Amino acid sequence: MSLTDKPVRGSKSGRPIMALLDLLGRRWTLRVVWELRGGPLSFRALQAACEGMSPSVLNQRLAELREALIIEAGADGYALTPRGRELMVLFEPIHRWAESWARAQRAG
Amino acid sequence: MSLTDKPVRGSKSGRPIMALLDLLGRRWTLRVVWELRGGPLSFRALQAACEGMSPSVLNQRLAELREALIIEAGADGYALTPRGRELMVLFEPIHRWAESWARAQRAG
DNA sequence: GCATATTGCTTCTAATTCAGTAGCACAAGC
DNA sequence: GCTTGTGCTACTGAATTAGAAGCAATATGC
Repeated sequence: MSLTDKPVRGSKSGRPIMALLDLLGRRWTLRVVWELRGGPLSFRALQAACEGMSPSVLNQRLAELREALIIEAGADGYALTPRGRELMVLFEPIHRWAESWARAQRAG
Repeated sequence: MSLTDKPVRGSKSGRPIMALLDLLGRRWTLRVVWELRGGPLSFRALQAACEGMSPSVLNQRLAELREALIIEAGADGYALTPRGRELMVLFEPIHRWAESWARAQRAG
């Protein structure tokens, strides 16, 4: 499987953001990338970090994210690429947003 | 259905970011919120904007996002809440990231 | 050398989720 | 009353995910 064989859903528009929203809008994808923000993790460590997600789906997500050049496989397991780290930096404000969002929900 | 009846996947940890990553990691969710960034849209307009996504799933996503206080239903259709708009502002850098990401993929 | 453990991953079936079509109930316009 | 548009539900089949089991390859201990 490659991105040319099986284009990311929504990428027909040619708008990169659509391809990205689609890629990240698959179950566990955001979570997997998030768990790698602290450093490389082995397949099984990653699976455990994601609260025991099934290995078949994990393997699928890893393949998709590697093709997207967001993560890569190295000697010490899977790690974010420089580009992937850039993306995770952009998620930090969202992390903070989520904190106040949770407070509002408890209040609401 | 409510967030207390059926907690967001991954929210067991009590970490808001997990609940958020899980909520947004459902098919079409990110896309729906993204399409609302320009202003309110009716149910059918939203469906069309999402390239004809099925009404059953759209309705489900709208319910989830309303419970999450990210969108709300008004006189002129569905719209982002102030909080939802805040979130979309945080996605703008990600939008820009996606542009250079797409260029890298075409080059790669 | 040989058993043991660990790792990355595959395979399979069942359950859940999503896609796609059809159409209902309601409201406004005419 | 009839048409048009809207939000939404109901249903069936297709795709995706969950969950368990286990295999091949590499490391580790003895």
